[in-house]
Amino acid sequence: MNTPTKSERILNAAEELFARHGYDGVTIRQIATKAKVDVALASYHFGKKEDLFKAVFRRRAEILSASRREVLLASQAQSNGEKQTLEQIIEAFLLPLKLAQESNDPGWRNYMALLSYVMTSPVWNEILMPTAFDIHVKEFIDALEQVLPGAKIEDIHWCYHYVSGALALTLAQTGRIDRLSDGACQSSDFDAAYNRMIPFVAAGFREVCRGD
Amino acid sequence: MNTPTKSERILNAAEELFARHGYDGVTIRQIATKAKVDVALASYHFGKKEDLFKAVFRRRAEILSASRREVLLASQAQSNGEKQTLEQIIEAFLLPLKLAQESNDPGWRNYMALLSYVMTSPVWNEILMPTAFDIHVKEFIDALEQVLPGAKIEDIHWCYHYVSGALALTLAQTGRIDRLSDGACQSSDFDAAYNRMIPFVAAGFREVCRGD
DNA sequence: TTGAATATTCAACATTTGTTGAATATAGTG
DNA sequence: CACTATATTCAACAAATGTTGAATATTCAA
Repeated sequence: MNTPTKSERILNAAEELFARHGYDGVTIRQIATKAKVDVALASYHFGKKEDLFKAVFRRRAEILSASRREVLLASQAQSNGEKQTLEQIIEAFLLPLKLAQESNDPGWRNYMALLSYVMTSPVWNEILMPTAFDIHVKEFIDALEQVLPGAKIEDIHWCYHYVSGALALTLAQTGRIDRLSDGACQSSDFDAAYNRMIPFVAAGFREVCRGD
Repeated sequence: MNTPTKSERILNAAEELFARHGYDGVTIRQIATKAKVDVALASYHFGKKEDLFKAVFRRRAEILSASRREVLLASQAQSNGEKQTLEQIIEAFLLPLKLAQESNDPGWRNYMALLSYVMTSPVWNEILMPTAFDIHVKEFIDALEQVLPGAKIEDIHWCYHYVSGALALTLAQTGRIDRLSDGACQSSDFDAAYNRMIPFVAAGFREVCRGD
């Protein structure tokens, strides 16, 4: 386990702070302090603050996107010839996130919250999501089309939107479900969140997308 | 139609800006400029910036909360004696938001995005949601318990969490569904979002909460 | 019309902001 | 070794930040 470079420490500190407080809620000095690094070093390595934010977001976005595609393709290959099930597709979409969350790397957990922030921000969504995720999300939607024959394309998109929202709130880890349920559920329990999300979402898709 | 006071203009301007850029992404001077008001006036009327934000959030939260409770009670009264359906409860939960969105008051549309921001922010969720929404959300969850006999309380809470997430992303109006669907769907089309969300969510609840 | 209460303006403040340029240290290469 | 490129520090900058206190205007009741 090699110790991270100063450059990596900056990314990690920025990741953690941006995830919790958003882009404008964090100063470069806070990042530098947490990374135990001189203030000027962030600008030297990453340029403007906006570029640092983009760098933080893209670092793991690429890993995540590749992992998702891999899982989706593996799932398609496994059921050779046979049609995939709706559940398999949704599972392939969620599994990489679950694995990331369960990994011991706390950076991934921070990144999940950052992803949620970008997904729900009107400003950053438009800037970052298209280039980072669109291509592979479209593959996912194509797969859904194939497993839901006759479904209207708008229905599929709206259902995907609901999945996306349920996922985003899960990633945000606001602790709200802990408070509302008096501790019966925990925001940090991704296993619980994912295991139920798959049947929930699959049932929703089938109901909305069946050709009445 | 009486012209808004300066104090109201500040709230309206703050609402619009906070909704789009978040708490830290907005300066008091931006708010004052948009409200066509002196900078010092915001502090005079609302105190600290944080207090202004809370005032903006709470103004419509109370209206919304009251409206939701009213619709839920009316729905319970209508089906007198008979058990409510799951769909009726979900509809009661969503209807006030739909009405707010469809009203001509652009302030309500801004507020929807602000609500989404608070719901997904780890920081603000904890500060504002419990006092503003918890009581009536618990009523909603009680109603769900009654209509889903035998369901585990954790399952209900997780399903509510998914509804909450789907709703939050809808309210955010990021424009992402417009881009992903090449214009087949629109973020601003709350009618489309709402009409599909009810069957989607109801089917999800039934699947997850049935006692296997 | 008084006087008091409230509303609004103006100017200023101490901090904090992101960023830069020059100076210095470190690492890598011939 | 010397030389160069990269990395890091230090100090400083102009601009923007939230907030305040005193001064002025407006409202409103007596």
